[in-house]
Amino acid sequence: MIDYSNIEKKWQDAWDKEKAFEVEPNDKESRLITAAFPYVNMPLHIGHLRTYATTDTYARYLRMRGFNVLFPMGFHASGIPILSIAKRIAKSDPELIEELKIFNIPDEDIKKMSDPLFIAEYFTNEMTESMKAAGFSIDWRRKFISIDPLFSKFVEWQFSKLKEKGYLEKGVHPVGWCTNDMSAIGQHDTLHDTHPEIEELTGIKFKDKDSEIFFVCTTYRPETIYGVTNLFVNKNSGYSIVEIKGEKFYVSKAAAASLSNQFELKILGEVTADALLKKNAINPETGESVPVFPGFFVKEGFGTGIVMSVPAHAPFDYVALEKLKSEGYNIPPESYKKVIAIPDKNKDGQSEGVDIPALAHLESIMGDSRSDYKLIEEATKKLYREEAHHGIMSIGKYEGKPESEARELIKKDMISSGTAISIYVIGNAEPVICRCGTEIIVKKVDQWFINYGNKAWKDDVRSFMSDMKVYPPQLKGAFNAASEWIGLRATERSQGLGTKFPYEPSHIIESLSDSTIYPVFYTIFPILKSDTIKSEQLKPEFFDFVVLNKGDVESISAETGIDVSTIKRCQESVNYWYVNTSRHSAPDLIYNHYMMYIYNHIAILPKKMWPKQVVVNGMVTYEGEKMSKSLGNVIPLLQGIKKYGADSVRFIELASADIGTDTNFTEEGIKSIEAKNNALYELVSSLDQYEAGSLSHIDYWLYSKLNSKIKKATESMDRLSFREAYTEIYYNSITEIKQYLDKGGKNQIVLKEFLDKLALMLQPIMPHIAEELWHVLGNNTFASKEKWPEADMQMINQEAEKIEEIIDSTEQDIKNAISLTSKTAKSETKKPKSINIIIAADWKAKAYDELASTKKISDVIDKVKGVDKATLSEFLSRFSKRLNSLEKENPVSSSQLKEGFEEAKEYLGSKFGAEIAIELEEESKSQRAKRALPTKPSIDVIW
RNA sequence: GCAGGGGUGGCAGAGCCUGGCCAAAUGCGACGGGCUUAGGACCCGUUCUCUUUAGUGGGUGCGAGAGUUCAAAUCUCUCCCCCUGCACCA
Repeated sequence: MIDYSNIEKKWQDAWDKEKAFEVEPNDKESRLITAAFPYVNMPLHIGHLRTYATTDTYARYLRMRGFNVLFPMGFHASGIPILSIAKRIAKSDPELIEELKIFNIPDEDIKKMSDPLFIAEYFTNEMTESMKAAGFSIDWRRKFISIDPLFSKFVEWQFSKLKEKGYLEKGVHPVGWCTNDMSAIGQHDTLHDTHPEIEELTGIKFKDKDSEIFFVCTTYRPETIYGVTNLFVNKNSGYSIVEIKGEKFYVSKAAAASLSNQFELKILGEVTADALLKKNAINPETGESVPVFPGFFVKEGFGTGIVMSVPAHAPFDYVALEKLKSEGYNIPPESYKKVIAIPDKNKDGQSEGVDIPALAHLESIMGDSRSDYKLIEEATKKLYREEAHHGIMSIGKYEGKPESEARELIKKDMISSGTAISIYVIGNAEPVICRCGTEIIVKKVDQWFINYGNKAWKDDVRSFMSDMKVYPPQLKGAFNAASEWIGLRATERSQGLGTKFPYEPSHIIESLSDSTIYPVFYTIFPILKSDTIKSEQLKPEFFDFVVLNKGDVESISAETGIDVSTIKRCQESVNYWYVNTSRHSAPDLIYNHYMMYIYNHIAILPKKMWPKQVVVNGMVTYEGEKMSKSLGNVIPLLQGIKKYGADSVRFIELASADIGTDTNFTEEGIKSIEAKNNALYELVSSLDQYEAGSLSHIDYWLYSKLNSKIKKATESMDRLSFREAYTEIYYNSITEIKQYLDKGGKNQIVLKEFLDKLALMLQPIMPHIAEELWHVLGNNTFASKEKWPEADMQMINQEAEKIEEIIDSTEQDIKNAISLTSKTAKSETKKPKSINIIIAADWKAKAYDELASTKKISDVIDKVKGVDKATLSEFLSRFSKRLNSLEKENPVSSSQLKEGFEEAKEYLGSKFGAEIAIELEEESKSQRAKRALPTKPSIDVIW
């Protein structure tokens, strides 16, 4: 049995002592392998391990392939969440404390977490310890935290470059806002971490027929303007008259308050709903005059508290009008104008024949009843979806266009002509509440953006994208799509940890924006630290020289007070490391971090430093379920490693699924790996019971397997297909060793070579056990620093493998034959006396291959010599039915095959408890002899 | 809605790019057997369906439908369904 925790500790200490993974530039080719650094507000769990272990395994592999590999790690503390946790701890938030306790954080540490810097430090240490326990080959001298003052200087430099290029812009943008805290809020600031969804609506201006005041109707579907029959207001609400940019509007009182956060708005006076209900309004698109009615469903706080009524296409409007009709309102049915048609597509959906789609949907969902609000909502959703998908405008200037297109066009037209305005609302079904208890509204705020939509920048990225390798390759599409899609990105925050925003020093830089080209910093950080450089010395000229090779080192040295030699060492380090990079993360970063990573590299760094490769690994589920705090199935990484062993956890997460798909972490999987490792360990420890000797057929077979395995595995590793590689290296090897031993293999030299190479190839993924096996095998170097085995193509022996394959399938056939014959055989022992294996004559192989290529029996009959034509044609006719599907077999000669079977005789004999005889077809007296095929010997079971 | 990914056997999950060796790897489950006092672990076999009964057979089949092809899980088109992301949140 392997004592996992003991050997893990042993090898981690040994690597540490030898500084095995601390690297400096040398004459080898460099590889800089980085993973997106973790955010230090919660401990790592076993799900996080996937990304970092993928990175480590890849780094360990490349190291073995002879590259000088740097795997650094830093920690991310910038931004709001840590601050938010500190605030909540200060208030003793029970929900949060509960969460922290899942991770076994001691009470006295939780108490100290009202200090955000303590949180950052605490989890930085916790994560470092976890990563060490996982056996990562990280150069820890390079560890830094994103709020380090030295790093801030680097970020400031980065922003000065963006500014120079004109990529920083100022503008207004809608954000979720708390009027009590007077600050922008995000998900972590809200009750139950609800994400406030901001939606853009169109507010269409309908002029009051008798005054210069406009009704502003908020709508998701401005294109239905052609079907408006009336407006709806809430008769129980109060309304205000407000002034925006010199125009006067009616909006509900509640709306007036929240809209003041989106517009410069003056409240001029009040007006009752009753007064509005007496009015008529002019449709700005059609010029029609329409009445104002009370609508039971109108929410005063949503949008403007006024909506337009399109009964043909809006179930709520239809129901409201029906209701009013029954109360005596005069509503002429011909006014229900259909403006969107669904072309008849010969399917059971609605056809052009339906006059009032809203009614049709109401009826199909709720029959004649109209009382259930939820069902009307459902009808609405269904109708909207259907029309958005298939609807065609049947009226207006965009007649004939799909509804979805017409919507955008009409909206744009109306806004530019001044007949509509954009209004933002919180789109969540339930109100979103700030942790302080106030309902969140939308505010338009003035702020700085990075404009990733900049045409020239995007063009550069676009033409670069195909140069960058993406693993798994099916994500290439997502990367391309994301790079097209990304546009304006707000880049400063009013609160949080991190670097001050240089152009608005009361704000800080948004936390993803400060971590884009940061892997560069790993290459210089230990030099800055060991030479005790102060942050104020890190002026922009320093980075210009070190990263961009610009400027004069003497004057920079004079300017900054940093030694020339230090500056030069930094520059050399950047130039050496930052050319071959591989970046790793989980898929949630594609649309944000990865895009910012790529764009910022291209904007700031010279072409040779642009990303070479990105790798995205899938997530981890636990026993088939998504890991989540609410399910209580989150296993902290340290605890998981202690319980299951670092190597087993690494292996199961990396090797049991393809890189891009989710892996399922199961205890059973862990157990099966442990069992296999134990078996391997026992075999390795008992190697001295075997002896060296001359090579037999089975030895050649094992050599052949080993070398073709190395070849296949190397190709898979190069593609980061760890599952494929380790199925070959691990699972298949174990089976092959078993087969080898079962079939009488016992050559110590062959076994040792196989196991040596197996141990080395296991090193990237299970480094501790690999080291252990490697040493027990008698080696005294670090497996971690050894060379990856190379395939000896000479040893790949197709014939040896083919013979073994034939023996295996013959074993199957014998089983079948025995079970079939046992029914008729008169045998008390249930075991046959003997089994004759009859190997096909060589001419059959020739004839078969000939047939497989020509597919014509008559041609083959003339070509094959050494057998009479009758026998030949009888043989060939067996394939007549499936001529087209015949494939060449590359069979081995009958004498070789016979030799192979002779060697396996003992094995087969013991398997079936019968005498085994091997005969050549020519020599056999058996009636069944002629049935033998080149790759399928005939079997004669004798009872 | 937009964008990206996907739909394969009882389940999970490969295969699809590069069509044929695919009734479809592997794992789990189920069934039968071995080992065992028993349970677990482990080992062997079966696990779409029909047929044959001394092994190399036939049918159906990879979301639905159509197409290309001598040949389609794999290529093309249409449709249906599922998952993920959509901005101030790391």
